[in-house]
Amino acid sequence: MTISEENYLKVIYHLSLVSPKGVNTNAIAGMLDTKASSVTDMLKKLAEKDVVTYKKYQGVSLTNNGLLQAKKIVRRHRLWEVFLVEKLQFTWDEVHEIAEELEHIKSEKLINSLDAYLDFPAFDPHGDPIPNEKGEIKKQEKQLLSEMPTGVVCKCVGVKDSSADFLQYLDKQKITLGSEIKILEKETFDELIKVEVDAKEVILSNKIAVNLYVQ
Amino acid sequence: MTISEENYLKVIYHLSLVSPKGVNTNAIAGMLDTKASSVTDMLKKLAEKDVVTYKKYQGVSLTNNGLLQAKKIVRRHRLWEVFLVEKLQFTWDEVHEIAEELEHIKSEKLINSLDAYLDFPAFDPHGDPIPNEKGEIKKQEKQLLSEMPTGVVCKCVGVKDSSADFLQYLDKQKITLGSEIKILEKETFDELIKVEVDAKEVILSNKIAVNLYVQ
DNA sequence: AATTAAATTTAGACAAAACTAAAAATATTT
DNA sequence: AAATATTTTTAGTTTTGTCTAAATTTAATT
Ligand SMILES: [Mn+2]
Ligand SMILES: [Mn+2]
Ligand SMILES: [Mn+2]
Ligand SMILES: [Mn+2]
Repeated sequence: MTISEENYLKVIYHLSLVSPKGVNTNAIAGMLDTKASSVTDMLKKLAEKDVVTYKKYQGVSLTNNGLLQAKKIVRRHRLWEVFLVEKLQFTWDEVHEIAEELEHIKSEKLINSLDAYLDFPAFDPHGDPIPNEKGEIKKQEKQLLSEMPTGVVCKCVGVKDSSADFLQYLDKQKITLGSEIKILEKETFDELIKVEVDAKEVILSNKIAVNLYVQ
Repeated sequence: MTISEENYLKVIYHLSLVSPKGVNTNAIAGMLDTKASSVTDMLKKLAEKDVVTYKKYQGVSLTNNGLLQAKKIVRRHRLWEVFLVEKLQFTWDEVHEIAEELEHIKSEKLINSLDAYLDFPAFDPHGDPIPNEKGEIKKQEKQLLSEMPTGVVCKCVGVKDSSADFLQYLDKQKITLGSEIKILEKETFDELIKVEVDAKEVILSNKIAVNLYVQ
């Protein structure tokens, strides 16, 4: 598997979580910042290698083998993110780019040793679950902050958007994984939400609320 | 810089330590397991990028910039080797291959954080010096065991050959970095050397002696 | 149902990095 | 110094992954 092939697999995996009946060529192109024609070429190659099933004009989906491969890449990505934050003191907005490179280092022993060294973390710095060696993912029930009713107290457990911009904005609002959030008031007109984060009042826009996972 | 270009630079660097007046096309091809014609192509490209000076048929040498680049790659390689041994409990014969991949991860912050995390090691698991951020190398005086006279007591500080085969053979003989070696007898006929390693007598072949650095 | 729009695929081209085979330059022998 | 051997370079292909432009298929509108 080349780095390019791995990047395609990973993107197809992420997209298939949202649209399980088949992933569009254009969606893949968008995520990889490439052209649809390039995607078509690659899909044929991946189908040839039996990691995706591909029917012209019908989109792709991962085979069992492709799914396992993809999860292994995700596992590597997220373990490296944990390493960078826990051991090298990186912040959660700095790790993604570097993990994009590190995820392609292929050594089972390396990644399993790293896993043990980090004490078998279940989640990465953005609250995303880390697949185990067999690709199994322990999934937690979590909801978007925007879906929670007024009055409840919940805990921030993840982000949907993990762009540096969004993460830095959360830093500014003093919201981190584990923060207690009490929903004080939801404005129906402009969808602003007044919340209490760790005993301080904050106004959050809908854009924040639809990208923050709580429990 | 692509991974391929980095691999060329690193090899040219290593070869230029042995032949400072210019590195041969064939020597590079041998180290990279490629063909001389491929090397010629790449040398032109590297010259274009001003990291090597190249005159047809005259071999190459690194420019100041190329030298710095090469040292940075070597720095990354050796720091990752230290990480694998010190933190992930890899043995010294297992780290080279993985470091060959890790050395291409390009993030100044990553490598400097790693350096600090490892407590700024001066040497890698094979006794090779680790360049600092500026490419400066603190070089130690060391000699090959084969060059030492009878009677002296010296300390193993490095290996010239760092192939897994050689390293595992040293393991078998209980020779590691730091081992005390007393030269008891040198046989001129077959060049075998009788030594005492940490109070145990061992016979070493010349092939071992010319690949072991002592101090 | 016909038309228009959007998504997808094909065809043909290109750059990077490798290869083989042949030509040219340099080194080594005789 | 001439002949031979070795090293290096050139010329022409190949593979991978990308691109643009054009053709085709599917989806959405009128
Ligand atoms: Mn990430
Ligand atoms: Mn993450
Ligand atoms: Mn090494
Ligand atoms: Mn080493």
